[in-house]
Amino acid sequence: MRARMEDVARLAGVSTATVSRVVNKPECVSHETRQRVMDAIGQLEYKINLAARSLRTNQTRTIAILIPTIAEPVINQLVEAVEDVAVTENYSLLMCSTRGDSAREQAYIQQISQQTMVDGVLYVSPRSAPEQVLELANSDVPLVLCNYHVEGTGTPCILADHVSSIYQTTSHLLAFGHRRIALLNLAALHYYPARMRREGFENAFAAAGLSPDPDLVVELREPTYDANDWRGVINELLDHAHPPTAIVAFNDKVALEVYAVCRARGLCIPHDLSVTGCDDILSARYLDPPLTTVRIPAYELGQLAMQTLLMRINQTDPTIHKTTLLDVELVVRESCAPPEQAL
Amino acid sequence: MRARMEDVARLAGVSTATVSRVVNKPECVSHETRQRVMDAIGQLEYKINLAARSLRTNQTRTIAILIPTIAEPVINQLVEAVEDVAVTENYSLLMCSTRGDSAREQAYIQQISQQTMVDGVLYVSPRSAPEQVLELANSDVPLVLCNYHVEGTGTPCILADHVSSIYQTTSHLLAFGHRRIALLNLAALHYYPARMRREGFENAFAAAGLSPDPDLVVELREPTYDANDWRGVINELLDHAHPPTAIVAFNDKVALEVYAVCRARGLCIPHDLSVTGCDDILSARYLDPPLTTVRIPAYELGQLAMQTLLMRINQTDPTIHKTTLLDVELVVRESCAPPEQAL
DNA sequence: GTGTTTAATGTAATCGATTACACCGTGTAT
DNA sequence: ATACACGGTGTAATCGATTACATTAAACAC
Repeated sequence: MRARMEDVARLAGVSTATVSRVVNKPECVSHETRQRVMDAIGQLEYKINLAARSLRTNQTRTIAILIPTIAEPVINQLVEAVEDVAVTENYSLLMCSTRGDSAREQAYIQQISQQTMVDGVLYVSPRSAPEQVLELANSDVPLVLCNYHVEGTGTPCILADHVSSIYQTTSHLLAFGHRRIALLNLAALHYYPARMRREGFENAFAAAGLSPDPDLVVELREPTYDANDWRGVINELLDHAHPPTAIVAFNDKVALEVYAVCRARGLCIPHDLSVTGCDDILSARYLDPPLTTVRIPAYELGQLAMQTLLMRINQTDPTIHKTTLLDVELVVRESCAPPEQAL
Repeated sequence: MRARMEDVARLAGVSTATVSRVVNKPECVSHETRQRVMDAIGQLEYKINLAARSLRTNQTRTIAILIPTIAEPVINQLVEAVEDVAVTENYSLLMCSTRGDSAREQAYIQQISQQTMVDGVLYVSPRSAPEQVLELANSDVPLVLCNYHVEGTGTPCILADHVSSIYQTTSHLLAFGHRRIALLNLAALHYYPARMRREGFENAFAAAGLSPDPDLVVELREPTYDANDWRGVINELLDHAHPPTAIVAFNDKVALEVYAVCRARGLCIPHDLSVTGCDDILSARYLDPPLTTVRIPAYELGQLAMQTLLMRINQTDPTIHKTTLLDVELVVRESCAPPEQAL
């Protein structure tokens, strides 16, 4: 029923080759012929069949972005950047978000690596086990990793400097004179940035010639994304016989919960407790007091990742195997102050 | 280089038809043959070519979701719902976000309607002119609209009750005794929910036998999404000779700015000024005081929209032309109080 | 034994574009 | 006048699956 290229060709009195050329490289067709073909296309409401084209050209002009969720501000900025680049390069974006469901993550990986579906994959913040990430890396689909690092395979990794982020917030608190600083590192332990953040925390202490109290480093064997659980953990921390004077939250969402708990307990930030976050989400600046946190260059991360992926796909530059680390920036607001001696 | 179905067939000693059946309806193939074929598939690392399949079957098993941005909590919940349904139904999701760029919105519409690319489209919160929406509605791609309403075309529309949302917040304030209530309706005027929200505002007054002061209804001819502009508008409103005692913000983001302005001016919410929002974004409950707002059933909206679209695609039910309106729910927190007589 | 049903498999046409190669006519160089 | 280049166009093979229809063998009824 739908018009095919052949129908257009017949109506315009040319061959399908010419119609194809009008669509793909109009400059190779004489002006008048082009006009006739365009008219025919309009008249027949011709739609090009991308499946047929893909079959012939062996490229889909589609890339998949595999992410844990789109509900995180950092991630959706990153996705926006990726899409911006994709649009200018005439690529489409297939959304694959796993929502913390590792079976689904696995299913997406299978699908991508066992079907000719996309020209490349951007794998952001893998939550699944390293073997699964490797499965994708070893398939023949061009891959770029974001927020994750693997050695050995030639897979490019684009990372924000997660060590530095927590290093900076921790140093900021140390500079205020805090010594009993807690780290709330509530993500999965095998999650790459979680390890990096812990490293940043310890490095900051080491740089000051100190070391953190292990009692105050909270890491969950079984990670949870339920705010109620988080609140439980925070309350426990503050019930400690010798409670912290400052809390380094591993991201702003957790910091939000710290604020909520403090309000409930009648604690005043930063007077009774200093708090830092990470990510600089929208609400960070609207909190009372505004939250000191770290800006992640999410947009730049996405841009760079997508550009790198395109280079891999087009094999423009075979030297792009290296890891890229992007700087993060401490955003000082009003949630930190010197420790209260009284406490 | 890559193995084709024919290669698998040869290795397994069967015809391509059988291989295809193993892939698509394994139950129609005898146990032993199936095993042989599966082994061959594994051995050759055979990947099915989706383009070839699509060409033959005339379906892509992909749907496009056209949205203004993914950075809005309501929208990303909706997208998540859509993806959840898509995954269970074996569809892929093509992300088309326009980021307020109407040229890009137009380009996406063109692309979708002039190429055989997707089996259907979910068009969420169109920002573009009605004619452009109609262009898509009149193309032969199955379409479902979200957060928008058109008459006449057989296009299903799935909507949250935007009239009711602002009706409820306004009534809530009226019940507290407020009379000088401002409406901050800062979206584009041709944007459907904007019209509905204004209607809700006026209906609430009418139901109380009152009418709003037109001076206090702020609508922008040229909409802006810049928080600084918003702050200017809010300040202007509070500088009014006879300022409002309450502000109905058209969404929580604007309410956030109202909070910021109040803090800057030393006004205390809700003592000096009552505020309501809309959307119930994450930070609403973390504000001080927690914001009274309206919960939009974003997840349900997305689910229903996707289900409806699938029914259209499969033509399961030709009676799904009707508009569906989903209820919204007032979430009372602590940002409203009776008006101060002193002000 | 004959006819009929059923399960399992094979044959081959088909989906709709792309593109290497061939071809033609005109203009330009020698 | 001959050769050559070049822009514009056509011919036809090809990409890799799906599936209607045909075929075969086995099972079963009578």
